[in-house]
Amino acid sequence: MIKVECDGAVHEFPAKISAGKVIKEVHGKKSGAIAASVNGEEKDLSYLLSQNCKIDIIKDNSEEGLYIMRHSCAHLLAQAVTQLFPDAKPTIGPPIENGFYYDFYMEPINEGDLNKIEKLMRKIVKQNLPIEREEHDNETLRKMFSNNSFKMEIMDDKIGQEVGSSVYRQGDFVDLCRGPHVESTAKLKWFKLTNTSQAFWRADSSRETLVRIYGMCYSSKEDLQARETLLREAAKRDHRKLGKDLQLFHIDEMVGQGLILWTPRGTVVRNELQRFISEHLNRQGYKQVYTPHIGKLDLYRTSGHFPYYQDSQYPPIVKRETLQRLSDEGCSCGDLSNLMSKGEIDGYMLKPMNCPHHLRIYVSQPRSYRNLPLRLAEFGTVYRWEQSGEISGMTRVRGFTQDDAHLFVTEDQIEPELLGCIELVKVIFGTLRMKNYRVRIGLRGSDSEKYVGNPKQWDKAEAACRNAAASLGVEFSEEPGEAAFYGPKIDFIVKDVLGREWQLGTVQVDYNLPERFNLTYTGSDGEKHRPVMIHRAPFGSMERFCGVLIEHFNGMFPTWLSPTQVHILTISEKQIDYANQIAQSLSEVGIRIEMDTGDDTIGKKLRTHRSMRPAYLVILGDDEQKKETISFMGPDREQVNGIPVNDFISKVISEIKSKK
RNA sequence: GCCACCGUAGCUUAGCCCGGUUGAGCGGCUGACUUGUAAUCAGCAGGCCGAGGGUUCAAAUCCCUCCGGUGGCUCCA
Repeated sequence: MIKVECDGAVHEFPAKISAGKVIKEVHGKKSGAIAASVNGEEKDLSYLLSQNCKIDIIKDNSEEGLYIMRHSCAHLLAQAVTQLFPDAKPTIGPPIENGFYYDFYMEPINEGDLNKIEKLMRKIVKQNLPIEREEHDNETLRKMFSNNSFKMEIMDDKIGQEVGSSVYRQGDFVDLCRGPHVESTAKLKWFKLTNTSQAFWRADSSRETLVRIYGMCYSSKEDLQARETLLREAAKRDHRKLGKDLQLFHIDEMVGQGLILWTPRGTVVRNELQRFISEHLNRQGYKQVYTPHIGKLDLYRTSGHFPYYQDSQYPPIVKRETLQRLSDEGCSCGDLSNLMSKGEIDGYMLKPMNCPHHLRIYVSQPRSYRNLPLRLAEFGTVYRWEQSGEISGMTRVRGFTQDDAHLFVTEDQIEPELLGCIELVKVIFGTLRMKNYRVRIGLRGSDSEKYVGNPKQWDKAEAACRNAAASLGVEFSEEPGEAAFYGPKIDFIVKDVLGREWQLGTVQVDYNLPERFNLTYTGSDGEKHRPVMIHRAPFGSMERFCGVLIEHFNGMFPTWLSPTQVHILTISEKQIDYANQIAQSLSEVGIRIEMDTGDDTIGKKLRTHRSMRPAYLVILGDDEQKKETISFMGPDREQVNGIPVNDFISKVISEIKSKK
């Protein structure tokens, strides 16, 4: 007999009883157990207990339980795939948030195949195949998987780490796996294959390309349906769809991939955001500057951006004379391309960053410690050659405007200036009601050669980042290896409704560029000193930020940001004069309006104008005209009748001022 | 850049498998109606079916290349 503690009570059982049986005895058949935690270790329900222990149930709807179920679902997928495509070699198939994936070495498949696979998976579920664990020594395992080089590679890596390894068998499918798994294929019901894609073995693009199949999996029909509903809702608030419907921006194939055309309504939103941040810049002592969109290659050679990052830059603009001279010298296209990639050619480049221009503003005058910190700010547009497959809507683009600034500071000023930067980000996120974000401090990794600057400076700067974040009371994570090569950074990462993360604001310390551009200031000691530079962009880019913002507000912007704040609708043509009069009163005080005095019914007008999601809809009929009032629907779309125009105006104005 | 899928009017889409001069709804314009809360009625205009090439007597439809988009992978100073 052994003593088993389960659910706070100690029970006695004969030895070699399975974990599942114990749970069944203690909790009954409907325990919802999918696996067991034995002395804190996750085990199959079939795991045999040989000595005294403590058991906890792992329920099918718990986080651990879902992961186990999803992992089993990945095996189910692999079983179906290998049955349909005998040449397919399973590689790895982990559980992930909401589901699982499995990577196979096989010929590419299409959507039709996906349906076939899913059908077969459901058939296997009906067969109720037991999923059984087997333990083997390394030699046996190697024999079992000798025809799968990927599994062999996994085993090679694990040699010495694990004594003996396990496989899981269901029907005639066997997979190398540490488990645990659900008891039988019948436990897997609420899943759905979602998409396929290509992946690389070990995420290395020089290795084998694999076919990845994604699926989602839940413990109940309701959860699966809820996820499907969420995905549908998210599709509705997708900024690419809303951007089109609400006429905020346009991407035109004739202009180019990843290049945003801000249409009038979108431009209003962007201008309001820029005005908002400009106010704070002035308050914090920034100086605004303008710099051109291009610069000589020499500028970027000095900064180090060229030729090092040329793969992600638009190619240089080469001067006509240079081309002519090279041609006269007998230079071929191949030679030219070679010269370009080595950077041995003169020309201009679209700027990939604003900092080089700002650095040249710094050196345009002698600087003393009395001038520092010098804070140069610019809504600067930069161009980067993102990979074509990466470009998407407003969030991944090839031309974007950073709300950029560079702070030139002394070593001692790093921390207070970082604080100011984070403060700004906090104000912005607070004003825009973005609560779902995290702060990441990127620190040096272990490969010290990658980083410039001396270790003492780094220590100091890293401490400054930590202190700045901490003193603002924001929660943050420290992630070694996430620093830029030139200094530590603080990133602000926003999570959207689908759980996708977007890096928006960023604050970075830089020791590299002041060195490269030989920046100096005269200290109180009369000696030359090297300033430190801080890059910061609280929005990140206007494009990405607006894209995220559109989805965040579901297109229903707060009044101050609303492209058109008040839409005025008349009941009939009798109110046209009155409507004009109201429109003028609103426009005079700077409220953005749109009027509809057309001959549609009021029902139709409301339908049309609601779809544009203005903050306010004003309705004018005979009643309102007679009493010199208006009726309106606010953001909540509750109607309020008979309000004097001036009362309405003060309400809207105060809302705009307070940015509510 | 890579893999899979997609591209028909401003928008949403039928037709594509199985080749035989694109059909609709919304929107636009014109007219009638003058309206009190999520689509008033009628008429008209709008498409070399993403571009180029090929197969064919004949291509939106089949094949190839390119461009653009979507989902992932890889990348993101």
